[in-house]
Amino acid sequence: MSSNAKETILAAARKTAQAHGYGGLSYRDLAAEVGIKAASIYHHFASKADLGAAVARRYWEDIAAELDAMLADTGDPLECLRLYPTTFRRSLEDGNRLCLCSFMSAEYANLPEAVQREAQGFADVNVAWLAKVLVMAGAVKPEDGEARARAIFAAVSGAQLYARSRSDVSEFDALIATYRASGLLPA
Amino acid sequence: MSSNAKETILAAARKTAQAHGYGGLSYRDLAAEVGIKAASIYHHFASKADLGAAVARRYWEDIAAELDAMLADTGDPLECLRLYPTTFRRSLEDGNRLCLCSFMSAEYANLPEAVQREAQGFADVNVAWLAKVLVMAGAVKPEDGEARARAIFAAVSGAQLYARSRSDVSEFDALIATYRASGLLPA
DNA sequence: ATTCCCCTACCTGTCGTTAGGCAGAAGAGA
DNA sequence: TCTCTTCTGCCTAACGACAGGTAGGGGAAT
Repeated sequence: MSSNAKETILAAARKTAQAHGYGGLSYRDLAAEVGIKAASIYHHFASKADLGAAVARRYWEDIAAELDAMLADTGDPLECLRLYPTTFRRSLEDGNRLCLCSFMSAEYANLPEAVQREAQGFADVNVAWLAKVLVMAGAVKPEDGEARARAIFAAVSGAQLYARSRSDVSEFDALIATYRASGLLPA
Repeated sequence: MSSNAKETILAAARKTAQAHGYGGLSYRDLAAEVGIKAASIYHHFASKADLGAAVARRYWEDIAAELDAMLADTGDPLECLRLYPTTFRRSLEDGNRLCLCSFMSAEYANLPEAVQREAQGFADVNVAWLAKVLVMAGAVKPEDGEARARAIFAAVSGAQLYARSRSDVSEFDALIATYRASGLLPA
């Protein structure tokens, strides 16, 4: 396992947390999945709070890189806005999982402070990127970018939550389509 | 405590579940809050799954009655649509709590089947009522009522989730305002 | 010789749940 | 009216499972 054990743990913890939340993370289950013993995880993460914060941080770092790459690749802000919901869609397709940030927002009251902060980071990254892309696309007035970005992020999160409770990705697609038809998302 | 002990348990469980989820429900804590012993709860609810299902069921029954009363009182569908988000707003004001259905949608993978079903009932009640009121108000074409209702429900849920993660009710208000400005909600 | 990574063994606490009992109210029969 | 029985609502005590976390050691690599 060697030095990438830490990365393996992070990846496994992320997948579990997206399905069962921070509360659903268990050192024993996690260790079994990775192929080591529960106590050994403490060599990499000093506490569950540390692990949770690391998972959440890595989560928004990854998404930030992915979103920036999308903009760089297409060079087309309108196309980016069309593609944006697919990130959330993929979680649903991958075992009906939720955005980690949404799960942690629900669990908010049970989370250590450090984990709360990192979970908010994900939302911040999404909102900042959306605001930028919305303005680039000329979809909103520059002064309305932030507010619209927050609305889109919240609405897409809600759509994912609803679709998950039905175990039906097509519900997500239908909701996004309605967001477009109603004007929340650019057509 | 006598015969209303059951109701007292239901009410306490609902409040706890809206703050900490189904997983955060504990027979011991609940009993302490109600003023009896943990084992005594089994006299009223045969298992935690039973309790969870009863709480969720009562939750959507209450909201169904509340929404119907709102429509009957005002007699004005547009006013109803304006008031709709206040139900979610109240949870946030009351200790930054979440809609029980949203919490349970997040916890979906950990829930007993009976609880899953009752949680979906809440969404169904909301969507049905919204669809009816939207069509009454002439805000959408009759054939688009259901889809738009789902979109509004999902978006408002997402707004509540986002505001909770910031412990800031004004974030919720701002999101609803943006939903209106963008056309998702009737102005 | 030290550091890194992982181990066994065990701690305390909490969980849902069960077995069995006890006091009081309620209803029935004399 | 007085007993006898049954039911209701709650209790104490304990079970096995699992949680996060700790102490201390072993073996391999530097």
